Amino acid sequence: MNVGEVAALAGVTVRTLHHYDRIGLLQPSGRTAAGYRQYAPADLERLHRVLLYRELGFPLEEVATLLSGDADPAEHLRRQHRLLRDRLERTTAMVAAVEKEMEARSMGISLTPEERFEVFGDWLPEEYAAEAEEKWGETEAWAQSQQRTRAMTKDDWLRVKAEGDDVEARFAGALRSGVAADSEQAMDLAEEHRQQISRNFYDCGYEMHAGLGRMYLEDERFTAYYERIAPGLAQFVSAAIQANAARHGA
Amino acid sequence: MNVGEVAALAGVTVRTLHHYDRIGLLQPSGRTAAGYRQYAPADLERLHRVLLYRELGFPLEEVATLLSGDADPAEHLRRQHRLLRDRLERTTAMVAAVEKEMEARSMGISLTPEERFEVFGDWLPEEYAAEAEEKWGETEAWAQSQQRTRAMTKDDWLRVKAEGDDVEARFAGALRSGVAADSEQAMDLAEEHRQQISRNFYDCGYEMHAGLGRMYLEDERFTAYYERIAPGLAQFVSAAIQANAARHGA
DNA sequence: CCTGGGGCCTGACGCAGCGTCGGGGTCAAG
DNA sequence: CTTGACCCCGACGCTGCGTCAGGCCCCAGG
Repeated sequence: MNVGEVAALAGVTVRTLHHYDRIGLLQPSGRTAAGYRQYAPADLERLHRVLLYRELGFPLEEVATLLSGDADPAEHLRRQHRLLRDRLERTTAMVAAVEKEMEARSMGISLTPEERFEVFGDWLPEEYAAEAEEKWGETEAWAQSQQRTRAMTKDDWLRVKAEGDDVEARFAGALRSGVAADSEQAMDLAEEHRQQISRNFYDCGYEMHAGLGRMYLEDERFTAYYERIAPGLAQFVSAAIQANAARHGA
Repeated sequence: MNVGEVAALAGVTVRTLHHYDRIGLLQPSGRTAAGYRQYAPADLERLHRVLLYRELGFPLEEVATLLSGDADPAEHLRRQHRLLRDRLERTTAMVAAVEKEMEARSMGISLTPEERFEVFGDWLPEEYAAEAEEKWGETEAWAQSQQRTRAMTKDDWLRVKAEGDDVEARFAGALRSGVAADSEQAMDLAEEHRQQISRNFYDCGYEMHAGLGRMYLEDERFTAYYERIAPGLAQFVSAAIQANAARHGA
């Protein structure tokens, strides 16, 4: 098949296919003598995946890496299925939010800004969610986390968030008061942190917790998160987690 | 509230707010003496709408016109609700498509490219759908059309599409054979076209049909659609529709 | 009082993902 | 052999921000 046909079939423009060719995302497996692009069935299959991932909001570069992985087709289908269901959920939540506001209006109540932005705020932007999905999607922990948070009501969620804030605040307090990161007090906080995660999200053993702690320093977004609470907090929390893991023999 | 707070609340960056200010999409209702942006509650409300429409895929410029309309808040909520439900449907369809493919795989069957791209192909790009929504969303005809197409199975849809293709092909044939646009034959085709619409989408009277015919010439996308089938077809169909409407006294 | 670090300001440039010409070959039907 | 549809490639344009850079503002702590 040549570009025009493929474009019509897939519902994209010829220019788009040219673009995908140029950036190497989808190169036709052949060319005619005259230089016409020739797309084979396998190319169509790839295009199909590209379009699905694109629709889900992945930047093209990531789509490329997603496809470059040696993953088999079934693997892609499973992933796409997960991502689509996440999106479904998210959209459902937005519908619910709008309905809530409609109801509030009809009853003459008006929501606070916080309530209104709820659905935007406490939601990881789709890209980040996708990245997390990509990184952890296959793990047991992720599945557990998805399942549990799905079941949470808003109140649950607020409670969980409050719990988290509390421990973070106490970590910050410890840091400020000059306690060492490998002190008993700090380690106890780390332990509490670990148990919180286990209770609210997924079974988090010492080793896993230690890995998480490392990530707090390696992923600058986590670092930034803690640094905003108090300077040096990322280091402190991470160190406390390592110490706690060590004392429990991990 | 100042930018940083608003940004944190709404889950966007400060830069985004600057941008919206610059392009006039969302200008803070005040500034401090030092030039700091000050956002009032009403600004937050507007931002909320902006973000929802943006999420739904509208370009910012259209978001601006959507918001510039004197429409009351309830009106926005209804519209957002409709758009979100459309998206929900679309996502559901995609989930179904992926599930279908998973099943096919597990049974060792493989789908044709057409089947695979179905969900992309016969779907008006979200932007266009949104535009149509914008233009016709309040009309009875649109509501009917939405309702009926929603209820259609895939086979229904293919049948409807085949019907349409058939009439179009016969229009093209008539044009090719030199029949006049106001001839009986052409008018009969137009009548068939009208009845098809009435049967499959919405009650389409002569006047409405005439309006539709005019749009075939005014909206270049419709023009392009017919011109692709046969050069001059847009004119021909439009004229035949006018003639048919006239003979029925519209 | 003054000083430092965070937040705010305004340009200005960069980048993804195409849309949209423009100039020029190619292919099949008549 | 022509004509109209289709293909090629290159280049510029546009949206919606991200990301510095240079400089002012604000207030808490010394």
